[in-house]
Amino acid sequence: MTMSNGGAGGRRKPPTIHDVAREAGVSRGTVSRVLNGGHYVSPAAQEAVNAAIRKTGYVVNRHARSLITGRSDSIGFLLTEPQEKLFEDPNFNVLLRCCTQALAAHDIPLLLMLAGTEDERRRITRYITAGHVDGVLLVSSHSADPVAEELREAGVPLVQCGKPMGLGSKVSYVAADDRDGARDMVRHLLSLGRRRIGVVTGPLDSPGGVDRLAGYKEVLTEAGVEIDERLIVSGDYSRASGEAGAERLLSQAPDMDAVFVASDLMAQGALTALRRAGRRVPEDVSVGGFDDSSAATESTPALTTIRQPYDRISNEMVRVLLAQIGGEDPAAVILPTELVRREST
Amino acid sequence: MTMSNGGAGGRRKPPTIHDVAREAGVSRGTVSRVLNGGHYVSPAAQEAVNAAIRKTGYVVNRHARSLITGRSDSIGFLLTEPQEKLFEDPNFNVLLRCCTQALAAHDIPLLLMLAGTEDERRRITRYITAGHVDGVLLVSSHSADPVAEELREAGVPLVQCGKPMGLGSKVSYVAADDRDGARDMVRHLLSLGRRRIGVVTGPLDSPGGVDRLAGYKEVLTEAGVEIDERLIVSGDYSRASGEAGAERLLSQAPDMDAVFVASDLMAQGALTALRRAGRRVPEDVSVGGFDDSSAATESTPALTTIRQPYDRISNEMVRVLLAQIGGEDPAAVILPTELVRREST
DNA sequence: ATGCTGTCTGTGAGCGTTCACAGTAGAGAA
DNA sequence: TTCTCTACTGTGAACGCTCACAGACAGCAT
Repeated sequence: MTMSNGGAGGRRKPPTIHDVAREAGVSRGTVSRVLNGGHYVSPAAQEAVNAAIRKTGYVVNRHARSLITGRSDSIGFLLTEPQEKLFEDPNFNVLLRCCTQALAAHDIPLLLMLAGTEDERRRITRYITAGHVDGVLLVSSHSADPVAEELREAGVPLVQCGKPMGLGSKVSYVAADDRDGARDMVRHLLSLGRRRIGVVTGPLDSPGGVDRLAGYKEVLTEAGVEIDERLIVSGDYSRASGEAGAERLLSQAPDMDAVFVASDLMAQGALTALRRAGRRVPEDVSVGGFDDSSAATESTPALTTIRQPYDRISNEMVRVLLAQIGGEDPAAVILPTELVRREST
Repeated sequence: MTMSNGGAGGRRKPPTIHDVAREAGVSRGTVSRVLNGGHYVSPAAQEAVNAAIRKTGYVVNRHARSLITGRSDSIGFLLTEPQEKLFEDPNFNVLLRCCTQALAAHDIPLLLMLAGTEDERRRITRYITAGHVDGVLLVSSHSADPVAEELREAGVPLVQCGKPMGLGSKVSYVAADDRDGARDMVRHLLSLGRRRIGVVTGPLDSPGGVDRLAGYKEVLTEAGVEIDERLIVSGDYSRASGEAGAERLLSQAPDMDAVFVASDLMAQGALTALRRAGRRVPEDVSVGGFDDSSAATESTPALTTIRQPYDRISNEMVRVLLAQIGGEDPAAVILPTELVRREST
């Protein structure tokens, strides 16, 4: 009994608010009011309009709406990483999925934007500042991203994933508690009786990398374990850098009995290096990761790691962004992490 | 009330076509003509308009344009897989990245749509048929997807990734040559002297799964090797099903000396099962994968596999979709694969 | 002169919505 | 009665663009 939306082939012209109004016996204005919250509309009209919408199969024309409201009712998901990252890092994928779903709950479409090259970056910045999206979810492990600054100056609502460098107060961000997560992991390694604990850090020009290292040092100091610079090397979150990092640690400090690797992907690389060096995990060396990405369960042995709550992070990012679009001030949200014990420790 | 334009920064009202026209000393119509290809515009006007555009920083308002053209100049990337797939399968990520870039080259934004649940599916179908995107790139390993059929009936331009089941002539698709790829791999295994070659197939309700199995059988028959049903088990492209499949093969045919696994992800699982069973790869059992996804290089040993040219696939999908939006008939494109030799054979 | 091309340009209309405003009806107060 | 207040409804603008159309002007033939 519902509308049979035309036969095969050819797209029929969709019904407008006018058709709905005629069908319901009311004016355009009333239909519009029903569509936008239904305040100051009589129950009878409300009912008639809803029935007419169902009958005609009406769906609002977002372009017409946007033209007058100035909003686009869509938001951009911007990745400023070089593109290989997207391939390699499972975290991005989870984040993307969760953000898409969080936005879908608000009926807001997500536009995927990849700014790998300088050209793309310009094109996208231009697109965004032209007002084609209402706000931007920004993912970039390079902190102090020039794009962030540029968008902020243009007055574009923006939420960053992960703590940004420098003038943090003016830009919104959502991040996991890196320092606390690192503390948990190192405490866990200590509790296993390990004392020669190495670390492969993240990039030290990013707050995330710095904080995880800080947590590591803090706990060791508290426990009265001497901090040995030969046990500290830095990576860039990539698998390859984890492998190289572990190799370096093994040569600098052959007596290492545990290693905290600041991302699961790097930890996978570290496992490879350790295996090649003939160290058994976890018997000879305990390995702790960070993220709880799919890499953690895929590797053998499965990684003990620090879980970043990506679902909550995504939801918060969307919540903060929408609030900011609604006129609220930028906000920072830090979410707790959780130790997940598996086979590698 | 909330007219105060978002707290701090403040977004300036962007210039319109009118401003450009005034600046250039021409009419709106002329500016519009320059914007849309520049036919029937004098070189002098052309120049003046372009200068005015640069000077004012004008960017076209897509909503206003869409309102009148009826096009949205955006396309949807629709994933109808259950969501875990997105996590696990690196192919999706590559495809998504490549499609985004291919569209960016045409200055067309990509809307990411995830239809995991029935509710989401309905919401998205409604959104699409309302004309909010001009066309859809569909990824679904379940062939005969009801969404595809629904969109096709609504007259929405659609290109599927991978060969669809059944009424294939009316829907566009782009796929790698599954059968030929499988043939190459099995020939390769035969050339290594293997004769007891097992296979873990993809889902056999999908053409991709069927074709890869067909290629396997074809080459064995040609080579005069008897086809043994105990050497054939089926999976669903997931890592877990690869592991289970390899286990089943080992118990049904312990003399197996090679296995063709219809996806790299499953091959990873198979490697795990083989290692657990004490078989050395490639010494005891050669393992061949399919896809050349990141899983192939990440596993140890690195997988010999059949490369699917995802960059070309993406480009073709976009090309065919845009052609279809432009009024051309649906088209099917099959692209050649390539054998990539690594450590597992 | 007149007509006919072809190239180029300006103008009004209108796409489908929302928004501001004006208007109506009924209830209650003076 | 009359006035005010509240709840609701209808109407004419816009929003920024493209499209169809008409007009202008040059070149070249009649």
